[in-house]
Amino acid sequence: MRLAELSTRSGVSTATIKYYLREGLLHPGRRVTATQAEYDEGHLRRLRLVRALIQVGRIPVNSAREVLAALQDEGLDPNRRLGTAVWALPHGPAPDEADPATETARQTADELMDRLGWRYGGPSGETPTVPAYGMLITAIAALSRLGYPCATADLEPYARAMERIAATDLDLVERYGTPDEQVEAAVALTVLYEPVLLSLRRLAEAEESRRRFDGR
Amino acid sequence: MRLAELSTRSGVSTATIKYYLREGLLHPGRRVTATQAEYDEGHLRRLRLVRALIQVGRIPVNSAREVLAALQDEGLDPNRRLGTAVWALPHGPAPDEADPATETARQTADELMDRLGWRYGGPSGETPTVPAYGMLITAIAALSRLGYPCATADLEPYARAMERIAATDLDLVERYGTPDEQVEAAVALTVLYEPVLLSLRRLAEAEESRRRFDGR
DNA sequence: AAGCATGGATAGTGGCGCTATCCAACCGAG
DNA sequence: CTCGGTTGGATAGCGCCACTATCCATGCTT
Repeated sequence: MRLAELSTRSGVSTATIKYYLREGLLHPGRRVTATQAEYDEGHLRRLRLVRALIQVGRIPVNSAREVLAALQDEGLDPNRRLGTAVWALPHGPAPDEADPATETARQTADELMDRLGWRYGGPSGETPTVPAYGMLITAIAALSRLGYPCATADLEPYARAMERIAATDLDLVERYGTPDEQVEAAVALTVLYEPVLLSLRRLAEAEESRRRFDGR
Repeated sequence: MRLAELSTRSGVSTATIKYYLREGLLHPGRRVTATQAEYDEGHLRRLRLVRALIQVGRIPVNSAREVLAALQDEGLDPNRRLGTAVWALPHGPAPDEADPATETARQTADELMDRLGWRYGGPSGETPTVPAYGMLITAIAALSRLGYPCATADLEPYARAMERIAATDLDLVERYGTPDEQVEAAVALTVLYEPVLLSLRRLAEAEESRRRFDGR
């Protein structure tokens, strides 16, 4: 398959494909002459993944490159690959340590982690802190700066719901046989289900609000 | 309060505040002389909301202006204000109707809406379709284009979890007494809980994955 | 009266995700 | 074998966005 065919079959312009090649999001094709290369189904699949990450998952090109690099780093075992890939996903600005709201947000988050028995956040010793923990602190601090309550008890129902969702996520991932497929599926499903979740939440809010206020 | 104080108390540079004033995200201060204006606590609070929407919620400035305009449109009743504000939130690219995956995605989504008894998506007659429905279609289509399963049955657990979350959201909103406060709270909580949810999901995934694969 | 701060206007910056143009090499129809 | 059209590679440019820097007349402060 040549560039033009890759372009028509993926719906991505040749200029953009060249850009992705330059940026290392897509492997160069198999060189067949000095000025021509051959692409295969793997390139097509990869291109679709890139588009999905960038357009649906809104992941910056630089992060996408790191995520994809981790996904296929043959030197790492699958667990590390997944960890590296998820680590490379964008996770917003780091908490502003100068802001006192950050400190109380951290306490709230730690208490929540403790109550749930989660071990990837907070200061609880041997397990590493993942970037999502920083995201959580930043978001809680922003809420409390605005005067919205965000106590541990307020967050717990959300965390419980996410526990169920994470279990569903992993059930989906386990459908895949090989570790390679599982790692790619884990990343793709983590990223691509985010808009699904957010849109379902907005639909559910509209529905719940209709139910509660329909009479009025 | 003058510009400089508004700046120090909010942590936003005077240049950026002027930019927000220009863009209509912040009302002009009360003019006190030809070249000086006075700002109050309302400006400070509004400025914090703007920063939260833009930095935490990652909402583009243009959308934020529309959202804020809807929030304080005195000509509308609170329900309409909320609807307009949520409508103005960014909701990604519209589904690509040229893509056959969009058609099957729509069927899946409609079946889901039907099974859940939700009435703001799909073709089900009198209720309007909300933008979140388009977000959902786009995301499902992207997943299936990548070969990831996204049947109604796969989505249902996510939708059920979001039903619970929406109920929790509305419980939080109902803590506020006046309709004005409720409308602002609804928008702020919808937007600012998104990073909370996403980071909790990633933490829950890490935790669940540790539980499942710790032995290995 | 001196000197710095204020608010308003305007132009500029840096990053990002492409996109347009050019070019030599190449392929395939006639 | 020629010649129009295509290919991959390099480079520069574009449009958008969220600021940011500079300038200026005014005016408050001391």
